Amino acid sequence: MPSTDRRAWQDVLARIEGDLVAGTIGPGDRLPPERTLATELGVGRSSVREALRVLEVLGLIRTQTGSGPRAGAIVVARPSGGMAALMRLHVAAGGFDVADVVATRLVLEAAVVTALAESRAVDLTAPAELLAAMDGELTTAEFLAIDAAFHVSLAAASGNDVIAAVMTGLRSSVEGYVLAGAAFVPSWELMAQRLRAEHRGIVAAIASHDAPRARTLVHDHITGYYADSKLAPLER
Amino acid sequence: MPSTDRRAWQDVLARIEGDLVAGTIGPGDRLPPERTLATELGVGRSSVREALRVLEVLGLIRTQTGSGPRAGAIVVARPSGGMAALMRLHVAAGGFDVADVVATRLVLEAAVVTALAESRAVDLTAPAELLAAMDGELTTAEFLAIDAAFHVSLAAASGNDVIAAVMTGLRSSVEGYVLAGAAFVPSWELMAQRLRAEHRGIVAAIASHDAPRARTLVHDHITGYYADSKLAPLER
DNA sequence: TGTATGGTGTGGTCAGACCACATGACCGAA
DNA sequence: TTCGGTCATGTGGTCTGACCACACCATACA
Repeated sequence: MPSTDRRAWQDVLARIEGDLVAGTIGPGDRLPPERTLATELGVGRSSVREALRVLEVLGLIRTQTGSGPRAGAIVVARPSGGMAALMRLHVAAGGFDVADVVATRLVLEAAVVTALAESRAVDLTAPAELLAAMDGELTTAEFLAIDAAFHVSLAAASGNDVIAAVMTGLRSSVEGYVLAGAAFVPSWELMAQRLRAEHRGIVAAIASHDAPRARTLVHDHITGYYADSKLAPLER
Repeated sequence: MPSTDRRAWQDVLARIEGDLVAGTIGPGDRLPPERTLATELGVGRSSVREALRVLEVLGLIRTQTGSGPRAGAIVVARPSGGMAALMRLHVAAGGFDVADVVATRLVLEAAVVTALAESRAVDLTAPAELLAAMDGELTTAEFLAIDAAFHVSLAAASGNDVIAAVMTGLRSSVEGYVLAGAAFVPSWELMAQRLRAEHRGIVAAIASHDAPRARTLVHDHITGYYADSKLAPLER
């Protein structure tokens, strides 16, 4: 008999979290079928499904219809999606201020480039590829999407998955505002050119292990765009 | 007719997110009853419930049984709970490394005390009260809970809700490890005394607007505890 | 040997039913 | 009039049962 005071779906969540902590299940493993979990825990299948839905949005599992080894609920542990959903909704609801999001990005991004510049040998292949991709002919939305991926790839290169996930969430949460802000830029072509040059400057500073310079560049890069796209003057 | 390719609960989520972005609903407002949403969107009530469950875990809404103005699903926009659940589960699943969590904490915490020390006038009432509360006779778990609250209160005092929420999540995600690590400390009474003194030192450095000193102290404070509680030597 | 074909197990969804609970209106007694 | 109890109502919480779509896999057949 599960607990009586907690709600049924929380029992399911607790059970799965317990299995994760105990190591009984981990990334790549399949969760028991919904019907099995329901009977095992003495709850209805709908309650199981509510818990699985939560895990899916948090990026913990992925579900797949059909049968066979690839079907069912599989633990994937991809935090970025959950972080993005969480932050996007809280910005939408007004619980998060866009200015705070940008401020947090500044802090994390500065820490990332500092770590990269001070590290002996880092793999900047992914950021370099994204830089190259940004040279092509792109719409504003496409350009900004690769831009976001570039910054996330820097965080990923630093080896800190937590910062990378948070960065993904931060960027995704203000994606709409960033895109809308692009309309305020007098000449997008010029702006894109400037952003490309700034990106290259940041990568160069990292490669030459000049941490202070990398910090300055990344700071100016971010504040510069937000200022020009009229996103800075928000409340607060 | 909602979309056909998306899953039903995603339609519900999209509808509510749209209302949030449009400003139709905001913190304090009530969502339509589940049955109403179901018929309006042409989905079953269970699909609506799956979406609401997600929003609840993310800290966007709170649900209440009964009738009257306080019943139903109410937008609350409290990101901390969602952040805590997200990070806790991802640490449990192995997607987040404890070392990365600690590293991220170091970055954010340093940024927080820097901002506080450089700010003209900050309200440190809440941190001070928690400091006082930490002087009482407490179990290890109680002490650590107030300790966590102290650090979050610093972030809150800096005025950045995003950092405060992330900090809550980071701390909560390793709560179990921190508590387990306390067992490795030779004399907890001594450790508690040291932590108290370090906290007071950090607050003093902030009050005297000595940002570099505050940074150093907070860095040593965190790394010191993790080293002594044998949490530092993890994989990576 | 290769190819249909159908069984089977899985998630996705819905409809309906019932419960617990908080509110508020109504009604009756003091 | 006022106070107190009682009941209708509306809400979320849960379960059951049913059906569909889909992917796999074993079997039978050509």
